[in-house]
Amino acid sequence: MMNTSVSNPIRDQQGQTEEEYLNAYCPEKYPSPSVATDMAIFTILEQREENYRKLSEKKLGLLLIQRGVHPFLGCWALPGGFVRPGETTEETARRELQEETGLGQVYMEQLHTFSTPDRDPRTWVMSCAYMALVDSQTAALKAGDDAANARWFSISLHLYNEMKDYGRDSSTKDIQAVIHVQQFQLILQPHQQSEDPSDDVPSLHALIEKTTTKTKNSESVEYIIKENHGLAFDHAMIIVRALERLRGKVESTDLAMHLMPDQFTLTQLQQVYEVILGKTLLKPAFRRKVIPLVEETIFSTSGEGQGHRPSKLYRRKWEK
Amino acid sequence: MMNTSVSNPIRDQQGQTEEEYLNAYCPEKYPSPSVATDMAIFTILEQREENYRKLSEKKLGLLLIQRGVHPFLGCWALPGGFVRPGETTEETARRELQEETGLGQVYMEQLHTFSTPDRDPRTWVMSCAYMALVDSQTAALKAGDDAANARWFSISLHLYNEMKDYGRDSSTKDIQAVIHVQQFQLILQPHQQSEDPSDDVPSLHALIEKTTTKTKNSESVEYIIKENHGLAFDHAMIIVRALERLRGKVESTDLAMHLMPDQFTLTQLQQVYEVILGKTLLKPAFRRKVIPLVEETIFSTSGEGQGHRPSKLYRRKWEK
DNA sequence: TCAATAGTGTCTATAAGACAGTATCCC
DNA sequence: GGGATACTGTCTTATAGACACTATTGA
Repeated sequence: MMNTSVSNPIRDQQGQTEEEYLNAYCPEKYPSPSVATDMAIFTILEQREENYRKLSEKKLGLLLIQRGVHPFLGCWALPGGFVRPGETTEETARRELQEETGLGQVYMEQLHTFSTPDRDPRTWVMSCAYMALVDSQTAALKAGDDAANARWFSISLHLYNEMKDYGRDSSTKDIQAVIHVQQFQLILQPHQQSEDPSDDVPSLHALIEKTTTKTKNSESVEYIIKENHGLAFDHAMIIVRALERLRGKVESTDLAMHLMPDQFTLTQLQQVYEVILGKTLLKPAFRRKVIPLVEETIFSTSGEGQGHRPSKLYRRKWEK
Repeated sequence: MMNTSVSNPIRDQQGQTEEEYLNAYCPEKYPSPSVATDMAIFTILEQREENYRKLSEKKLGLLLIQRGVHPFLGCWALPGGFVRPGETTEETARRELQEETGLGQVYMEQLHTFSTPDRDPRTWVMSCAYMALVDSQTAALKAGDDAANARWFSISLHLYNEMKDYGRDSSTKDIQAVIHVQQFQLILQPHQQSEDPSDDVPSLHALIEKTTTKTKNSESVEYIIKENHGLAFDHAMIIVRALERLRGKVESTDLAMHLMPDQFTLTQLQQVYEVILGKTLLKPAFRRKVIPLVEETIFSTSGEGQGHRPSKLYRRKWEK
């Protein structure tokens, strides 16, 4: 990659050249952590609508896998696995994605590395977390594929409680710090993928507290899991951070395109934005904003069982 | 933290409870990487101006340390070190920051984890990189402190070459992918901290190629170091990513406040924005934008050797 | 016809860009 | 006075918000 410093002729205090040093180098066995990757894989789930006129309701979906081994046996976890020698964390993530879901070409980005020493009860394990976006068509195909215990969950995250505190200097009464505490309720509900209603997967939920502390010189954000029902490890925290990242990027980039099938209507695209951001958007403003990102096709939603005006189909535009 | 799954009574296929499993658990000695943190520590450097009327020119500064040992002996590197057992990567970063610069309370955020297996010629080392911002006053104090070979460098990053390519389907001529290649020239010049002009630290420079590939389903960004003069490891890449993050956040958050002393003029604040973004801003627009973030003090730049109208001093505002 | 979605037009309010003008200081 | 920065006013342009209106479909 960048070993442009090939055979540095300079000698160190022991009189060794770089080459001699490296040949003599014996990986000092300081204890080192295991490193894993965990993936937050999002997609858009559709909920069948009984009213033939209405559009199907959409939900933001997250893929979880039920653990069959200790620790957290029976709990649901993000797909993931250990990084192997010779691999980058990104390669690990892609390998796991492929193994768990059969998907290859999807949007992926590194999220954050979690390193609290006791986050895994077995031993010292860091997790380099990734986020991936899967388009709803592909996701539907691969949903119930192999992994008997891999399931899509619909995800919702609501502000549950909020507190703001100003730390003031005792004498001058000047504000020295701002402490902002937000509690978020995370709810994950199993997605109805079969017609079989005797599905016994329960909902998962967690309460995560996010504390933002700002002082004159520093600023820190801390996440704590206050309650956790059914999620393994610190995955509730990873999920919250993934969702925050997703929301932030959807507003400022064209990231949401990766969640769309090849062709889609502008209303579908708007639903995707709405379901991620958790709020409704105004139609004219939304269209103005996304029109530069898409191009019209010659197709429309052909009228089978629609009960309303057909909609033009668009696809992603490349030249901008 | 989150071990709310305390003594899970469920037994696995070996009939073990979680407690039994953990007691029997022997950290499988799969090979695992060493994990280090590297820090991009930014500050604002002032260049003395000979014209008594003019304001001092500002530069964006980055702290580098000259390596005294192999590998990359003599090259300049980001401050950093190995994560120790019981530490989070953030704690490692703070510890290193403290050791190298004596600074404690500064803004810090995790950047990215670099995991290319051969990025360290010694052995398998991942680096969890952090970015830190240090206000210019404090930085000035601590500049030449201990580490004989720690130096502030002024940093500049310019687009050197750019290429855009559309991958088209051979039959339909539809665009299938967009490949965007940008080459950036990174130049680091040692900051004049002593009056002694016989300083023999040379400039460092590197050429980094950033390739963004967008296809229908995926999107990836890859950085490659094409040329590298004087920087250790893959640190040129880390620096470029840190600067990109800094620029992105300066535009959308109040991050730049961490680079300011307690009291500052709006022109100084504007200079900081300009020096980070690498472009000039219009004064009225800038003031409109930052006025909500600051509050006036009763002070002004008192007139010693100014040659122009004094300026009001502001400080950071907390209530928004 | 009706209930639903599709799509457009337009008015307003706010924010961004651009530039000109006045104010104040110290040598 | 002159050369520099400090600060404000205002015109124009672009963008976001809000709402109303018309169009089209299948049952």
